[in-house]
Amino acid sequence: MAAGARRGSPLTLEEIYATALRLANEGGVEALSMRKLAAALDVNPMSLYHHVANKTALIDQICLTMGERLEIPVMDGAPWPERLRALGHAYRRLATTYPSLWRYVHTHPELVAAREGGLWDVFLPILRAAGVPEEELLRTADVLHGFVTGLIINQQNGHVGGDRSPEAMDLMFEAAIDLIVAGVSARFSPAG
Amino acid sequence: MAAGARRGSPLTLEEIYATALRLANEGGVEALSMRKLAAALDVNPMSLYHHVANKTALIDQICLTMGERLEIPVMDGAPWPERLRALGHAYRRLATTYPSLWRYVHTHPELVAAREGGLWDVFLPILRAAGVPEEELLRTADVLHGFVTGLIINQQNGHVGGDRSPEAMDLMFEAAIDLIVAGVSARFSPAG
DNA sequence: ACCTGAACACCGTTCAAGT
DNA sequence: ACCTGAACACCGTTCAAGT
Repeated sequence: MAAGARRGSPLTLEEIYATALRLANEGGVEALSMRKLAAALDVNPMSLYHHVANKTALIDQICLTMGERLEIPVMDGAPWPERLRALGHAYRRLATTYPSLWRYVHTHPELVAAREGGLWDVFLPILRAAGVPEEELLRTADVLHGFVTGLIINQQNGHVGGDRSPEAMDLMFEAAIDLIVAGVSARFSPAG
Repeated sequence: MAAGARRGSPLTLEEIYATALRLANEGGVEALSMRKLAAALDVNPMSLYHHVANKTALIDQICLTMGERLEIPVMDGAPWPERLRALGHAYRRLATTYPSLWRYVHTHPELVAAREGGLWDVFLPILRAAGVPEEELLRTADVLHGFVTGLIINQQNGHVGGDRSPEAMDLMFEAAIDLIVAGVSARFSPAG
């Protein structure tokens, strides 16, 4: 083992991030440790520190790459309620694909990874189409983002009074978007 | 030091919980350790295990006692939007009083402490008064609870696009409740 | 350049032993 | 009954030393 106990190739950043993301998703972010990650990579724990500053920097990074995997639907022609609904579902899909990491991002201060890739570029135009005036746009977006985030977190945690079946969760999410659409309509586009 | 290094009185559960709650609130739940708690109580770390099963049981307990400190306003005569608004503010007040612990409760699975003392006993009648039909009552309550929870979490984490001043946060919260009231009205009591 | 072993300062928890 | 010291199996991270 001249150049170390590893199979052959030198450790790469991509390899580290990919494995860390996988481990964090499987066992939970809290259970991810530098030593376990090193073991999974078949490498001395200290080797990691040659590629990554520390554990939090590593977690920041995998949160970022997760955020970039938000798949935003393009529905330029459709009316705003349909576009809003589709965006909500895309958002929820990301959360259910990476439950632990997603929760981590949304419950830790200042993880700017929360700026999910391009989310706002799609979100704000939808709200404009709904008649939200420019001076209330950002605030309304923050409010609705908070609404959906909280609903998903509560669903993930089982903080739910009624039925906890997947079907009930789906119904709940639909009811939530219905309520949001109704609220936005009533407040900002009473005509439509 | 015959009976230990402590001042005099034997360790009590109340003392343990009170100190743990204080430490968790000051330094964050994540930073609370059995050893630090013991140091704050001027006691050997192992003594704690004579009163508490383990760390998670202790945290469960202090979450419970926090939940009981929700101060629900009594406004039986008032119209439902006012009552809903007051309940929202009471809920938010608890969250800002115990930010770290509150976030911990609302981001960890199955911490039934989320059943904040008597919240639902007040919440459900308000929704009934708003015209929510019985078969949608629990689901609607869950949805709105999620909405407010998510908004508070995002505010606490600075996951907010616009201004982050306390005044802006207050405005945001008001806007959120306005939207909720508008949504509930439009969906369930179109007449009122 | 890249990797590593030993070491440091922390954890939660068990257990046998003390008073 | 209540407390404790030593020990175990973990952490993240530093640093001097190896190839």
